[in-house]
Amino acid sequence: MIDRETRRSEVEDKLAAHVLAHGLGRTSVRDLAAAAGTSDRMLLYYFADKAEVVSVVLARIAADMAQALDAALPEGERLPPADLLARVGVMASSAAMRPYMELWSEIAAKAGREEAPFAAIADAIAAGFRAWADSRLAIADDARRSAMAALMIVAIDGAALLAPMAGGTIARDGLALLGELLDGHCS
Amino acid sequence: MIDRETRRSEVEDKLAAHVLAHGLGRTSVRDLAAAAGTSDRMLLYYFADKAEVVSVVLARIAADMAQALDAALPEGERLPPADLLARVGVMASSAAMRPYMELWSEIAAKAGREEAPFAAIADAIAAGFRAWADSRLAIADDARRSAMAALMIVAIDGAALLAPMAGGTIARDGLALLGELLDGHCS
DNA sequence: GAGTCTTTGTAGCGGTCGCTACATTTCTAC
DNA sequence: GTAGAAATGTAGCGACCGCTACAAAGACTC
Repeated sequence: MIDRETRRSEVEDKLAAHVLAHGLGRTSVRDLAAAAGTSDRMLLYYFADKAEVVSVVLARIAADMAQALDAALPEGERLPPADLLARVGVMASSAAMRPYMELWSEIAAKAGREEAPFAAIADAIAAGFRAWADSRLAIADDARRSAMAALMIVAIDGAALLAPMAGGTIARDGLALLGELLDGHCS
Repeated sequence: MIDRETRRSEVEDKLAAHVLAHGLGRTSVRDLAAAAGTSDRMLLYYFADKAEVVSVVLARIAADMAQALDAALPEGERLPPADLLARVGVMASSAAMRPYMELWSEIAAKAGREEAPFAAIADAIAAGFRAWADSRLAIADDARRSAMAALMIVAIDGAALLAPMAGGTIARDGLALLGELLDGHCS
């Protein structure tokens, strides 16, 4: 017999894939259950209520995203700002990461309206992003590195938000110019 | 007797205020009708259906936002990049404009999921933003000015998206550093 | 004032929502 | 084998959703 935790974990995988593919707009309990290959009755047997389902799934997705970041640039390796921006910019616009960035935009937008549990989740993810960028930047001065990490996140998130508009030209042009600025001797 | 167009315009004002205050999450026909001081029955008498209500209200809000931008920096006046970023950054984080930026984040996030009619609306707003920035930047070279406008929009939108997180420190720090970079001789 | 058109209230349709009561089946422990 | 626990199906609750049929009330025309 299959362990309940194992079953629940498998369900989480399918739920994460569904949420990444379809966003937060199609997350009725019945939708999620169908995506997980089970019934709404069973989904609410595995989880206490819909809020727990969503929280758990988003936490798993956030962990996946953090893992992808680490894979793209392993811990210990540090890059100058322009190089890091280029690396992360390319990655964030890749087909593999686009669903993550779109979902992140949705979560962040909902956090602005203080819809539980999105505010807390968004806070954690944003802090993780900044800490990651801080740990990958080859800048000696702590304050400068922290500020640069913030700028990286602002630029990448802005570009992600604007990626669907105008064929992505605003996002691309903006990031490209920022890369130039960072590449100059003023960075 | 009150003209139907007049009545409908008054309703639109109240609807715009409600959407700005509560976002796109509380936009059931009954919610909107209550906010407008009428009944759902009447709301769907003034408008064909809910989609038309939302489109009209968002169009009005977008027009208001464009007007606010023009008021902040009248047409004909041009600023160097660092000054424009500072001006717009302060404005976007002001109490008066925060509802607009939060709503814009919501619309942009929904546009990423291609939810009609948000994709078209977001496209128009984003293009308007970029054109506005382009027309207010004191940069001679056309390509450079266009790219700088894109960077302005990317940065401001990224900061707006991140404003609710971590007390707004990421947004503030990121914009501050970008301002420094633009203020340098590399801009 | 009769007839007509516009405006508004009442009531409800068919649908989805999150969630649950209840019964049934399937497994486990002794 | 049997008692109990765990897992799962069936059915539906009450709330909300967008929307509409129907009729009453008001306003305008002649």
